[in-house]
Amino acid sequence: MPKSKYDQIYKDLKRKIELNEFACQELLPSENNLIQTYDCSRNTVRRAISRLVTDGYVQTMQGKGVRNIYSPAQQTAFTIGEIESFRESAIRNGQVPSTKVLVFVELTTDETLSQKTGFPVNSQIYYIQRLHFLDHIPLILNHNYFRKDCVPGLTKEIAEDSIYHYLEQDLRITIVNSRRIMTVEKITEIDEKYLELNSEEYNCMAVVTSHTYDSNGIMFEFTQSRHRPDSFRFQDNAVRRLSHI
Amino acid sequence: MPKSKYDQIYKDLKRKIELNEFACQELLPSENNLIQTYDCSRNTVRRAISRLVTDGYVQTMQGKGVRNIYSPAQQTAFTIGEIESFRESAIRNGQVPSTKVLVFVELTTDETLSQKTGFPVNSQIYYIQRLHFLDHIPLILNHNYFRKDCVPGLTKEIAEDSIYHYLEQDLRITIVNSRRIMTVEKITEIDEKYLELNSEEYNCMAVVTSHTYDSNGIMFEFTQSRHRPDSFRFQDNAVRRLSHI
DNA sequence: GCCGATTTGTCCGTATGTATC
DNA sequence: CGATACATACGGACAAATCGG
Repeated sequence: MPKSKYDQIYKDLKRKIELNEFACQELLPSENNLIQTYDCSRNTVRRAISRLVTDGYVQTMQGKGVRNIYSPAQQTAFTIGEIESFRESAIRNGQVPSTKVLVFVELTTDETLSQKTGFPVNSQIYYIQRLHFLDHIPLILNHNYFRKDCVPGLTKEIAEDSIYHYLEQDLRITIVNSRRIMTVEKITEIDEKYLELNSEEYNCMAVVTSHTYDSNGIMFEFTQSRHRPDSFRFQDNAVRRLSHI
Repeated sequence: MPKSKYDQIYKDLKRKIELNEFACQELLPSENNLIQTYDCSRNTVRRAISRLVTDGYVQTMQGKGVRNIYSPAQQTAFTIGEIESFRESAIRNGQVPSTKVLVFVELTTDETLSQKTGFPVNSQIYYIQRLHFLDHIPLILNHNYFRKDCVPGLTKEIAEDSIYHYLEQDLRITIVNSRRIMTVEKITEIDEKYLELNSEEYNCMAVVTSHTYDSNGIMFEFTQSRHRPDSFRFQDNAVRRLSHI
């Protein structure tokens, strides 16, 4: 799918960095050098590099070069700033994903549910409760709400596999962006039961609430992901912008 | 400080979006239009727009235009992907920040502390414990570790004001990026005491662990921020990349 | 301290492809 | 089909920072 030149260069450099082909704290080849290597224009290598910067893989220094600041720990955990399905994230980390569907119903939003999810009142919704396992350990309890008109034909079988795969491959929906909010909330009896938690030990958990939009600008998904507190790990690379100063 | 053209355009468009000068779900002026408005090249407006995309302010659609998908809720909370000091974040959200220094000591890293922080063994370190208040309510308990050779002359007074302001304005250090990991951990007696928590109600909390680097690629800061669970709120805008497909 | 070579940062103009209407 | 709009890519120019002689 990714056929653009800068994306290929980005992936190639990323791979080389992960494979330690450039020593840590050392400089990558200069832009002029990369232009020759990849036979492309300066803009193109710069696009690739700027993505590595936001990924926290390298740091650029005017007049000096591009320093490799990658540390292997970055590969694990959930990534921020990027939408990844549970299955994709598991595979990336070399773990075995599995999913159990607890609830699969269709419903119509009333005032309360509309408030909670952000969908209009009287929307037709698929409500799905799923338990996600990593290496056979239950880690995440997901409450998914999908707009039925955007995501027709959803079934329990699809939900057990990968909903995102169905959306993108079968329905040809383009997922664009997702607003996520991370909070800490008290555990419920449902959490306790399915995630095998003990409220004596942990009485709260990490919750990721997300509103996801397609290429028509329509919010087609609202999801609340409830994570086992002892395995929740979200990772971020933040950059300092001059704007603050 | 920000004198670059694309940054000015970015800020101007951002401001206009926040002020609702473009209706939500409506299109922004086209690139050709913006080129005339700002009297600049196409690349320059595209740079500004691409930043608005990663901020979750707009969504681009090939062949159609750029849609405003901003919602006011985005302004609050902590932002992800960007380094902001506690003081800056508070001011942005229109709240009153204050800070109390609980501990200010110098120490040398032993094997254990080196493991924990990632600093080399036998490094000279400032260790600072600070309590951050928002509108006079204690919300965050911070454990800061600064490399003394990178951050000379730090005092308790500075720590009570803003360390980042001192680093950037007085020491002229360029803060570049910060690797952060969010987890949920059990509360300690210290948390309970200073954040006025009740372990019956909440026995765990959100913890943000960060490694921050300067323009020399040196990790000069290790910080653990322990947040009151009921006020912790981290926000993110994630985009879907084609790479997954 | 100066100068020139190198390297990244910003900006411009242009051409072509692709999607939408 | 043509017009419009965004996406990718190329090439060139100059500025700013760094480094070695």
